[in-house]
Amino acid sequence: MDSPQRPAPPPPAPRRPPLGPPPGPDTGEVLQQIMAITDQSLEEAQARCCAGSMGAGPPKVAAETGAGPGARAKLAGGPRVLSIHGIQEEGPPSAQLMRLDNMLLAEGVSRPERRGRGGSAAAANTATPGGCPNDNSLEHSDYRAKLSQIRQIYHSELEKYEQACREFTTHVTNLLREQSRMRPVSPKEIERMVSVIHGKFNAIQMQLKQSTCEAVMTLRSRFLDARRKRRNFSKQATEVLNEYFYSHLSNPYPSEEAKEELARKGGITVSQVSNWFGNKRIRYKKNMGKFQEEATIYTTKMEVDATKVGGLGSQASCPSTPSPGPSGPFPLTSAGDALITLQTLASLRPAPAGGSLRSQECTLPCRLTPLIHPQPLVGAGNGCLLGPFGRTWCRAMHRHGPGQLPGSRPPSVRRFACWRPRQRQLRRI
DNA sequence: GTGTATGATTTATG
DNA sequence: CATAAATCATACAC
Repeated sequence: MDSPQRPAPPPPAPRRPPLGPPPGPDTGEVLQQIMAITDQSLEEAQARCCAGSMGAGPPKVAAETGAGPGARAKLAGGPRVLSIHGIQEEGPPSAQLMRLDNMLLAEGVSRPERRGRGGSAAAANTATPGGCPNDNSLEHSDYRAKLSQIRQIYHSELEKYEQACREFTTHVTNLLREQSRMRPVSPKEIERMVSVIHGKFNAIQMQLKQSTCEAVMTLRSRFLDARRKRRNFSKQATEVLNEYFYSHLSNPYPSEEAKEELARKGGITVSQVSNWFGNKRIRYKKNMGKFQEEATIYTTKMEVDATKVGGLGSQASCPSTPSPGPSGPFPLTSAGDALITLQTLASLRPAPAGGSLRSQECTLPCRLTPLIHPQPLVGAGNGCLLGPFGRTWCRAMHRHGPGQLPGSRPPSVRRFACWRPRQRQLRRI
C-alpha cells in the first residue's frame, strides 16, 4: 500500500548524478530498483537461512559431532537447539532485535561498549563468554578463539552495513534534494525515504545478528558435544592415578584434597579424577584378574619408591591407612598399603569365570573392631573383609584410623557406611 | 572393519 | 551429594 511515489521519469542520467543541473535519474525508479534488490537479497538470504537451518543447520551439527541416529537427543545442559527462527518469527522487529542483541551480548559476541575499536583488539581481549560450558582449558581456549573469530566477523560486517547505510542514505537524500529542484519534495518525504532505507538496513543487520547467533549456537553445541569426545589421559596422569589407586587399594576413595592434588599432578580436572576413580573402582571390581598385572606393576613401583625414601612413602595425599606390613605394627604408609596390595593380589586369583570372589579372603590387616565390621571377620587375624565382590571394604577404618593425615576428609557418619555392592533395579527404558 | 580400552554421562541409591 | 552401576561414544590397536 505504501507504494513509493513515482515522480515523473526524468531523462536517463549517470549513476551518481552530479549536483549539477541535468536532472538526476528518476529517484523513485532507482529507489525501487534498490528496494527490489534489497528485498530480493533479503528474501534470498532468508530462504538460504531457513534452508540452511532445516537442512544443514542443527542436523549437520549433530552429524558432525558424531551424534548419529539414535544418539541421545538429550545432551547435558546446553541450549542445544535454540530456535533462532522462532525468534525471527515472533514478536515485533524491535523485540526480535532486542532478543538477538541480548543473546549476542550474553554469548560475548557484542560487547557492552562498542568503543573497543577493531577486531584485533576484540580478538585479543576475549573475555570469558557469557556461558562458558566447560572448564577444560584447552578446549576452552579453542572455544574462545572461535568465538572471537565470529565476533570479529560480526563486528566488521556490522561496520560495513552501517557504513553502507550511511552512504546510501546520503546518496538518496542527495538525489531527493536534487529532485526538489524539479518538483516539490517535502522534508517528510525525505524523512520517510530515509526511514525506509534504515528499515531495510536494519533488516539486513538483523539477518547478520541472526546468523551470528546461529554460528555461536553451532559452535556452542559442537563444543558441548566435544565433551563427549574422549581423549585418553596422558601417561603421566594415568600413572599418577594408578599409583594412588593401587597404593590405596584398601580404600580407593581419595579425599577432595587428594583429588585436587591428583588433578594437579596429572594435569586434569578434579571431576576427571572422580570419573577416573569411579570407573576404575567399578572396573577393577568387575574384573580384578585383568588388573592383576597392572596392580603388580604399580605396587612394586610403590614398594621400590617407598624403600627409596626410607620407607616413609608419599604421605602428601595419602589418607591414613592403619595397615601394618605383613608383620609390622601398622606403619600407616601408602607403602604399607602397597605391600598389602601385593599380598592381597597374590592371594586373589582372577574370579572364576563370572563367579564372584566373595569367598576369597582378604588378608588386609585391619584394626577396626569387629563391632564396626558388618560382617564377621574372615581370614587370618584381624583381616578385614575387602569390598569388591561382596567383601566389605570398610572405609570407616581408614577414615578414622589414628593420625588421620591432612587431606583426608573429616569423618562423618555417612563415611561409616561400608562399601558394598549396590543392588540396582533394572533400568527403565 | 572389529574388538577392546577408556573417559564421560546418566540414573539409581543410601 | 558422593558413589555404584550401566551405558554411551570415541580412541586405539590389530
